[in-house]
Amino acid sequence: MHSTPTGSTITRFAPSPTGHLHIGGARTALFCWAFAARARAEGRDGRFLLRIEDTDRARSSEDAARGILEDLAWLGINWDEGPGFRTNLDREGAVTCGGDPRDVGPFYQSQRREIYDAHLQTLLEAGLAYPAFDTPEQLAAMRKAAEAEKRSFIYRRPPGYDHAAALARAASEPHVLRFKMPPEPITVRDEVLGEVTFPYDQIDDFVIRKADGFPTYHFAVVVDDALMGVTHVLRGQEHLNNTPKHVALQRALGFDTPAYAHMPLIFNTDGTKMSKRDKDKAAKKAVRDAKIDTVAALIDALPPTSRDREGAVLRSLTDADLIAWLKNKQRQLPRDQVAAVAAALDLRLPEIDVEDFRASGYLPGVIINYLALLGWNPGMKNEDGTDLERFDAAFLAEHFSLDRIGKSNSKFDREKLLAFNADTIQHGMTDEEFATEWLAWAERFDDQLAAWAGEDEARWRLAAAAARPRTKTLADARASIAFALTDAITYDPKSVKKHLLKGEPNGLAILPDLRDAVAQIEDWSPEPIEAAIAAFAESKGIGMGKAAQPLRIALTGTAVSPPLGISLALVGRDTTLARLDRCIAHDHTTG
RNA sequence: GGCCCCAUCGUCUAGUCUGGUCCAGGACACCAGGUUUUCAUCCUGGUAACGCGGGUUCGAAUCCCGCUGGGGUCACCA
Repeated sequence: MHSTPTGSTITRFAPSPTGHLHIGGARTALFCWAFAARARAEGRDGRFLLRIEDTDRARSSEDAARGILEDLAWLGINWDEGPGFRTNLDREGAVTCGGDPRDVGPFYQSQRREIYDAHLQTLLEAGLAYPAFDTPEQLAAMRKAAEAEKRSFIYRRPPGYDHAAALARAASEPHVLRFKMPPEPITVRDEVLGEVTFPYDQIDDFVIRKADGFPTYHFAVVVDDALMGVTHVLRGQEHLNNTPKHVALQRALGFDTPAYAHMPLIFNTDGTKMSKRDKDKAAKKAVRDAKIDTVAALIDALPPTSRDREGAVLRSLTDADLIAWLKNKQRQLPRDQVAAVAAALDLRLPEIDVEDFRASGYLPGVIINYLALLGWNPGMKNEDGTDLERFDAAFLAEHFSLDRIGKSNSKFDREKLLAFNADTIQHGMTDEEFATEWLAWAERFDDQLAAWAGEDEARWRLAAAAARPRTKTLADARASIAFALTDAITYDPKSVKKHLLKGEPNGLAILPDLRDAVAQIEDWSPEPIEAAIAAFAESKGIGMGKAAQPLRIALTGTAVSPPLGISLALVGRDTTLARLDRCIAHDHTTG
């Protein structure tokens, strides 16, 4: 309201810092960002601002707020105004978010109490708000009575209410402030849903200031949006029923009503809400299905690579804890323990928060893309006639519009997200880009891998080139090059039987000559290695597979690996020859 | 339960405002072939939807009504 250019488009995302950023919240933030960005792309003033709604003192935390800022920044959803934040991604192009060019802050509601109090005072003096002294118990009783009569509970100022007396009493007694709802229906104009009218008898005299002196959400949001010059409120449909309250408040305070756009909600594929508890539920079900009921059994089930870290987490759990958790549906385990349980059972937990998707190895650009498609659609075609659905943030900034937001709720399909992620990794980036992304991921989520990457840069590039074509997420990339991470190769019996012991001549018989051929290779890099193996097969008059598979088993222990040229290059000459020697000498008949 | 919102393949959706070009198109998933030294990729083909019932109209996925179904919301949480 200070130096806001007229004709501005100002949107905001206003999370409550009570936990990580939920994927649904990320979609809301994305749409708000995109709408402002579109205005800017058209040469108008567009701003996306971030405000932290921390009026619930018990549940809010500064840690959570920071985490949300970081998640948003990671996704590339940068805010123009709001808490300051610098993305210190080691890569080029560090971005600074936030700031307060129009002087409309602070952006933490807990720091805006005088502002709310001033507006509260206006309302009080105008008789549009009034103190109420009902205790929680009394309110509960009133609700119960209403329920018994099968009508919904609507709080109204009692008849004969003495405003002056109440004000006097409020000076010394704990109380809340309620808004005197005007006796008329309220029609909300929504950009997505159209006009929606709410009858007066459905909206009660809601609380606008809590007994602790903090404003409620309804009051703070209305005051802040108005004072911060917000022109468009984009939020989830769960807020539609709140909107008439906000409109009434705006009228009482003399504020303009912003444009509203309520967007459809996102659910799990089974129709349930996407909730943090889903992870706990999934872990619990897996433990039950595996019929495990001791911590020791869980630790035993841990793969060697996670023995240390996850093992330690699990040891902090007692059998009694475990059984209590298993028996009680309501009971939840701490986040890290759930993760450790999942590791033990090789279970992929459902991702809920942005941080989960990040840990699972999804690319921010892909998440943005997929999220945008949930409830919005560009309605455009590709040149080949298929629907356009792969795009980036820049595209959104250019084409996003409220009129293409859908009305119906959608289900979050991780399969499609995964397909998008795999497609981007495999076809939408170079080996170099992948090497960089993968390393950044490892540094945050896989210490061992990051350390290995740091040992040899050239080797890391080879690893990236080997893994990329068969990678769906940054987290699963490791599996395709696992044979290079360790010398502890175990031979897969089925593969050995099929490719080493069967056939005329059998693979094992071919290996010694192949070993010699490999030893002759001068330039130890993918193409020459590949060529040498092909030449060897030809000289022996055997098919490529006849030579390739035995070699693959000698190198990796299995019949599956990246193309041999790159696999051998990755492992290195010495190790390759050592593994060949070991395979040749190994007694495969006993395993 | 009151109020409010919504309704196209299993899922995300195009098409609905401006009825006919839609015996409904795309994507993911799935199924069947093919390419490939393994895996992955890639290519080709296929299965699959307008919730139901009434209207209006020459004609309805598209407009209207009802039903059914799904969702949201009814806090001193946001």
